[in-house]
Amino acid sequence: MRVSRVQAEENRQTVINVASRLFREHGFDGIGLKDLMEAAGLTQGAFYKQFASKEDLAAQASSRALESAYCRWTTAAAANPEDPLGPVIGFYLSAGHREEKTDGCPIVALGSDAARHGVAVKASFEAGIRTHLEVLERLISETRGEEFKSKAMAVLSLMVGALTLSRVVNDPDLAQAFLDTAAAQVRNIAAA
Amino acid sequence: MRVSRVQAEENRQTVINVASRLFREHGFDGIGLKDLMEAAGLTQGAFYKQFASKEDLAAQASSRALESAYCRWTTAAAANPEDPLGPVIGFYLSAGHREEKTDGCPIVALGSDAARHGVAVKASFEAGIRTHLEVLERLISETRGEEFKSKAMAVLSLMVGALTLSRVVNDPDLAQAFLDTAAAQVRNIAAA
DNA sequence: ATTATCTATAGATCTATAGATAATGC
DNA sequence: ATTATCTATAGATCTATAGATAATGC
Repeated sequence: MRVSRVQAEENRQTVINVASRLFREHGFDGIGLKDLMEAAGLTQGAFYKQFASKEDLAAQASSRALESAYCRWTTAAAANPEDPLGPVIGFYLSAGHREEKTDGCPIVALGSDAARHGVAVKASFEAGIRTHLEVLERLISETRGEEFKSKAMAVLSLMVGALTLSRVVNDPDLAQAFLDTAAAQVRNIAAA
Repeated sequence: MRVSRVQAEENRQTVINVASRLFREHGFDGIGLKDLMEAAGLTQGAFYKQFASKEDLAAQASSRALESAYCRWTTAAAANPEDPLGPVIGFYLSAGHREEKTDGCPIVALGSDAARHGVAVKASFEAGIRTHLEVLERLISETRGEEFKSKAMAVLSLMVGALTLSRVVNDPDLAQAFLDTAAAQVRNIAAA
């Protein structure tokens, strides 16, 4: 039954990866440890040798989700050196991303939940949000002075809010309009 | 044990009001029917004579929360006829609102949760979001043409996103910066 | 007679722990 | 000898239902 330390660490990483997706899909309270562990190919009993509590996993899974989101942003930005902001807007404010409940932006998928959780979860979100802001600051950095920092914050707020709103309405036209107007405004803010 | 029809309807309204606050505080999955009913001064057994399911209450409580939020927006806007947008920005993007976990904006408090729920909950959100947009369209309607509709959507996205982001970080300075930059950008968008 | 609310409970699920098992690591 | 994972379970909680109670409404 026992596995090697290397294998054990690998299992732990699998649990974090699985949780980073299933928490986004169902919410922190919407999925239990039994289902999380089984999705990682283990049984519930193994959980507490790997994590201190469900809250502990929530914090680690949040970090993982935000790292993965950051990676996606930088990859998108690199796709077009002429206009790096373009592909970021392109994927983030898309109908496809709106439907991505499992792998989409964790701030949108778990923002309301994270606001109710403790410092550890919020620390994961804060760190991930800071890296997102750094990416945006680079993409907007044509603006001189300190102003690009506030622009990055406004752009991130706008994108997160628009995707959230597009997900909580039934009307697909209204959902699309939120994404489209946000895309246009992001360009306005970046170019101002 | 039985109460009059008038009293029964009053009790039902109390449950909806209580749920609209406690769902925002704890999330749809974060509070049970027993606690909800007890907070309304009843016992759990009375629930299913009033509602078809917890999901049914979630939809009705969402409507109630969004109506109450709409009311707050219009009241704020009426406070300053010279600059109706001012007081709306003032309360929505404030540190006080950031800390209001029970009575604050339901889109921010329950947006992530609502995105995972069914058409009934989303219909409640959609209706409430449309009324919010109508308020904003009036406040921005100095702009002629159809453009004020997209501006209203961008402004709502920006405000919702900024409040969400300000709630999921630990650093109070970063939280405040999200609110402040959003306020400035809202004015830019409205004045453009 | 009807019915709003109550008490009680079914059956499922939740987080967390205890002790057994079997393989690793020294 | 240590320990990663397993099976099993404690104790609490969840949604939903059943049947009793007592007041309303006809």
